[in-house]
Amino acid sequence: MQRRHPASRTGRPRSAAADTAILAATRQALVDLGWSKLTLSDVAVRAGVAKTTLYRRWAGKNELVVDAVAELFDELTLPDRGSLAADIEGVVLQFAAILARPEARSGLMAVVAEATRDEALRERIRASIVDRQKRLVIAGRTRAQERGELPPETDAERSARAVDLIFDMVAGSVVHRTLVSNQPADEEWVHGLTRVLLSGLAASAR
Amino acid sequence: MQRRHPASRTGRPRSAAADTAILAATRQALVDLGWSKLTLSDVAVRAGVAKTTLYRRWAGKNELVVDAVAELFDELTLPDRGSLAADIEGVVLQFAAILARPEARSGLMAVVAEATRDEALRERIRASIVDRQKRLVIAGRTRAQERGELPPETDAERSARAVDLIFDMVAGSVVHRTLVSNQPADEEWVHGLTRVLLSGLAASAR
DNA sequence: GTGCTTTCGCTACGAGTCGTAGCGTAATGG
DNA sequence: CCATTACGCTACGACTCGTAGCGAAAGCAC
Repeated sequence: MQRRHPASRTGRPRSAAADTAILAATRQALVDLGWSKLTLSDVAVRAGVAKTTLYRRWAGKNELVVDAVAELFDELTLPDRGSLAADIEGVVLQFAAILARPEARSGLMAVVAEATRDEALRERIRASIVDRQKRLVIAGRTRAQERGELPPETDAERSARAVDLIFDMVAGSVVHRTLVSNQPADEEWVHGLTRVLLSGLAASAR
Repeated sequence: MQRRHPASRTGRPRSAAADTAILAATRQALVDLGWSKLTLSDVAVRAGVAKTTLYRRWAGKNELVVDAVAELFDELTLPDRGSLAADIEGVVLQFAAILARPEARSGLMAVVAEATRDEALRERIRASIVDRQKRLVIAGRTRAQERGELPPETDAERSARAVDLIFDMVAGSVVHRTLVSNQPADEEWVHGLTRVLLSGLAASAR
């Protein structure tokens, strides 16, 4: 994740257990304290490691929280529910469930906010979270094309733009609903979202 | 905004010029320092007031930044471009222009992040920013109904849900595009968004 | 004008956090 | 057994926080 010596063969190896303990402790600290009151000293105590160990592995609070939050989104999968609409609803509901957890809510937004002034952090977020989950959109489109629900893609660039738009619309709507409007992304709401999105995409494709 | 004595007629009045200077200094500090490195001492120096004056008027960093950012969104207007699609594109482009400014980017997201652990702050954001701009969606719908582009609303509750959904989709998509995906919400992208949104809403209304 | 009230600028303070340096110890590989 | 790297621990100066206390300034009522 942030290996400084990719091929350091000698010396005492870094404890892998410490990594997982630190990331878990970071998430728990986000729940208990929130972003602004989270201190690396506190995380170190929770994880049962020395504070200096944290600074040896991560450059600072931003990088640590990105890694801690990124793990949360790895549990997303694309269920096969038989139709494109049902598949999308399934993914969106999973996404909403993750965003309902406090460690994701405060952590994700805070890191995005910091990233506005930190190009390296932006890149880290894009690589660790955004691009990693865009796979779901691509897989969903491919499956829908196999089913005949969507026409096969002709123009690669045009297709990439569509994937980006869908991703921003889905993720953005859910995030805004849960974090800004502060209302639950429940089944009814998700159903309305997917209906508008799908009929809009179908109509717009013509 | 945060009047403690709504009818205090006696004594020295608070300087209104200080308010505007402080909020402007806060936005500039967001540009120069970002959220996490912004200190109230620094804002006080920039605004040319004493640090204690800041603490007399705002409870803390969160509340101050909410007020400073909320002012940014007051410049949004609903242009009359002749059609619903064109009107929406106009508003979205304005919204994107605001989000392109660094003081809005880092400030807004950071405050949202903090709000996940602070009910009072959530309420303040909802009142100062979200509800205040939802007027644009309502006005746009009313105008479209007068034009005959949308059917007149029959069910009030159903209509409110539609407004909420539209607002989350528009604001969320633009925010996600600019802040998370980190790509410009330019005319081409906004055009694609409104096309999907409008045809989706039209199809979904039936 | 004379008071009364509230805000203002300034200074100082204890408490808490930051990130780093130094040192002895632990765990690997050659 | 030896070189090398990671680890836990302690201590440190620098910085920020939010508050308290003070005299001066700016209004209103009379």
